[in-house]
Amino acid sequence: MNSEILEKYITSLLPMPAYKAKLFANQFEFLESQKNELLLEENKISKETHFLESGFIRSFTFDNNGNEVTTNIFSAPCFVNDFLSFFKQQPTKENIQTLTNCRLWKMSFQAVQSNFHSYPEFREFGRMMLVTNYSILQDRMLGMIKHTAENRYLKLMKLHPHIFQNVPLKIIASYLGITDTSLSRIRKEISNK
Amino acid sequence: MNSEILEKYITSLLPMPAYKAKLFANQFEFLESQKNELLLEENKISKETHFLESGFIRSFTFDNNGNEVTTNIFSAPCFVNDFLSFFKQQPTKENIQTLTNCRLWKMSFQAVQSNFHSYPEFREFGRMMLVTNYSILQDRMLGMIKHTAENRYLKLMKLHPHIFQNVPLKIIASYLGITDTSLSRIRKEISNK
DNA sequence: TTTATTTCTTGCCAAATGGCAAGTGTATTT
DNA sequence: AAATACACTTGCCATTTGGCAAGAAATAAA
Repeated sequence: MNSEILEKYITSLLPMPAYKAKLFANQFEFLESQKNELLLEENKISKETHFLESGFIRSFTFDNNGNEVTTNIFSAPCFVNDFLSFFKQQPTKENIQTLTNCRLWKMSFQAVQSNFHSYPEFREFGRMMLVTNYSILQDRMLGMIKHTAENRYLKLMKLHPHIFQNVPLKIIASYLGITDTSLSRIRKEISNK
Repeated sequence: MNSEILEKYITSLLPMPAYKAKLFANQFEFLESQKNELLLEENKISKETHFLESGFIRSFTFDNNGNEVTTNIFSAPCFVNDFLSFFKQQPTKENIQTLTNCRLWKMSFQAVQSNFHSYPEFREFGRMMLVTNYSILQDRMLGMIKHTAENRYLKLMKLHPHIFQNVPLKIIASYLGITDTSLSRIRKEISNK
């Protein structure tokens, strides 16, 4: 199995010699996942970290009326995790579900801990992954405060255009913090310009 | 200087023997800060991590019209950081400003790195701090998607009532993602019930 | 192909929130 | 005390977004 994409991703988070990135990448196990599989289920404990090589994944939970709320959309290449459940080994509040067929790499919690212990670069890489994801979430939060739904839509369109060919609009709408009805109108508005 | 609160906070993030928490706490340097001081300024690099023992702090940036946007409000006890700027040692996009007089503890980036290298527990503690803050931000994001402004207000009121005695409403409004005008109306609505 | 199922759009109206400006109140400074 | 700055509220109206239901379009299943 060719782990080149994973290696490149690791190096992009923390520059390191190619052999080292390969060493780390080789400790991940490859898996393929069909559309609509659950990688993590509410109330269970996240036992492994996932790297998404290709495909789309979302995390979701439910609001007080029992409606699904999409909390995140993951667009390859990236890591897909519930950090709280994984690092604290406690039950998650979210569901993580593939939206398309996916190519994935996983590593168990034990293996991660062991690598943290053995390799300073692996620790540093793990920290960079956390910091990067924190920063992405922060940007998204800032967008929620200072942009309209239309601007958030346009921004997502620009940053991750492929999502729109692979993810239903109702899921994208929920991720953007609006209803599918409103998203439909926003798209109409834009196409009228 | 008594670092008991810091020690307790460290232990709450990662259970450890008291002597170890004390060892780590002792490596922080105490400082007092007056109201309205800037701990970090846009485009500068965050050189130290801060623990807020008492007082209130906010982070803010500007929207496209040059208006301030409050991105976060920190209510003691907690850590106050721009993780991206601190851990990557790159220029920040935010300003961090005290809203009241504050009691603080700081540690330089070099000291943090050195402690990460020397103490597995310190690394673990650092990771827990990141994970915890990520999770808090995630909850806030979820709230933006699934709650109305009124519900977000009530939730903040319940979780951090002291903020309302110490932070101007216009700053709280911005943090909640609404205008001060709307917040004023929401408060009126609630008091009418 | 036909039938179901899901997704997306649209019309109607209600509710939530924003923009602006004026007015009131409350600190702070001089 | 007077003057100044800042924080908060309110009225008026515009804009954004939501809720519901019906229908159209696309997709999946039989």
